[in-house]
Amino acid sequence: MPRRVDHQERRQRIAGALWRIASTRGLEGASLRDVAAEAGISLGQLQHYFATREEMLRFTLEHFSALSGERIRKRVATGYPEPTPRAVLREIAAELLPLSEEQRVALRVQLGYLVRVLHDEGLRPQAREGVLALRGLLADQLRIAAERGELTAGLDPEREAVRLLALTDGLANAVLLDVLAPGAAMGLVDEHLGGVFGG
Amino acid sequence: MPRRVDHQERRQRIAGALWRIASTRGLEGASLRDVAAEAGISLGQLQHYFATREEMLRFTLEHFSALSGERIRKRVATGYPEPTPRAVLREIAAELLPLSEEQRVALRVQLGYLVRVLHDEGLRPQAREGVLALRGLLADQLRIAAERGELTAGLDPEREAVRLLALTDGLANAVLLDVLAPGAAMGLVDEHLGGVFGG
DNA sequence: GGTATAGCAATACAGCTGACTTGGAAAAGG
DNA sequence: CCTTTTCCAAGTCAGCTGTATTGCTATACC
Repeated sequence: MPRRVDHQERRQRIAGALWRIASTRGLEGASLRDVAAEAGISLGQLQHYFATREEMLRFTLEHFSALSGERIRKRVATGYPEPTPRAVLREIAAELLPLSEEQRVALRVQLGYLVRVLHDEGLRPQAREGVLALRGLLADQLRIAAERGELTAGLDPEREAVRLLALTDGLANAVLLDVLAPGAAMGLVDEHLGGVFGG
Repeated sequence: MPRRVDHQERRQRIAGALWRIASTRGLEGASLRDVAAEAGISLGQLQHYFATREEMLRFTLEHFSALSGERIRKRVATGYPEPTPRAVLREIAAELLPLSEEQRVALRVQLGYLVRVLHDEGLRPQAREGVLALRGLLADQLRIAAERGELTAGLDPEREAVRLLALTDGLANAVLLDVLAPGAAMGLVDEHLGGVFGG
């Protein structure tokens, strides 16, 4: 047996290269040769780790969406002062908005991914599950708030989860398009939360 | 001089073909030959009307965004029973959500366009203007409502315009992804408007 | 009625794409 | 030592891409 290489690590390195290219030229604009060059490897080596372009795209998207989910869960779990439902929801929204350059890049790529999903039936289930999981996370917090009586009367946690997620999503798009400042987006989230929590 | 053809009409016909392809395979996935075939013309003829692919894309997007704007303005202007600000805002939101198959197609393509805009600096100004115009339309109605005292106390028309537009945008994405029923999206808009208008 | 020219069909072309094939280097196990 | 298998570099290939070129046809005008 010859030397064994950490496949997972190599794949992640390639995924990073693809991510960097996709952030400027878009997912579809990244050819195998481009990615290989960006990763500093040969086309042959890239193909050794990803037999097909589709496989490379799929792995990369799964990798980064897993990273994103992990970051969110970490934000929720980590002990910050007073992990109230409202504070948790604020943290999640902050994670979903393009407040930093890194988030901006990620959102730009993810938007390209969304388009891809809309045109490709096969990718839809995974994307749907991701959204539904996130929505569930928000709904959990809202339900806790409702039990504590912190929620504005008459609001349904499940519906408010959908509304907050949609709002954040829309605000993110606006910030990406430079028609809304990142700070203003966060301000609107806060104002929205103010209305949801016993305004 | 040989016979003269209505260039504008031919271009619009081609734009329609591109739109149909883009709705299933995405904007980038539509080659000149595909579009020509869909339009029932030769590649040569298509090139006679659009010297370059970029020109074709630009025309098509401008054409359909103009159509969309026209539809919205018509909805606002047309006399429906009691054109209150709230009713007008509801109509605009209904126009922006994927409630019909035609709207679904348009939104899918427009989302691809958004991604394209994010990766191409040159296209950004036009897209920004479109969003800002729409936001202005919403803000106008909210300002009228505020003058009438119909707005919930403490809400700023300009900020609420941003919030409503972002919410609609996010809801549209959710519906496209099949994680939200069209009717539920419209229901959430109504609930949202209920909170904005003197809840 | 000749002629200039818009309209268009057909083809050519260079470049890039993803996928495949071939061959060799290197190292772990027998 | 020697085989086996992984790793990977290089080249090849067919297919598609947008664009450019060429030339024919039909028609409106002088």
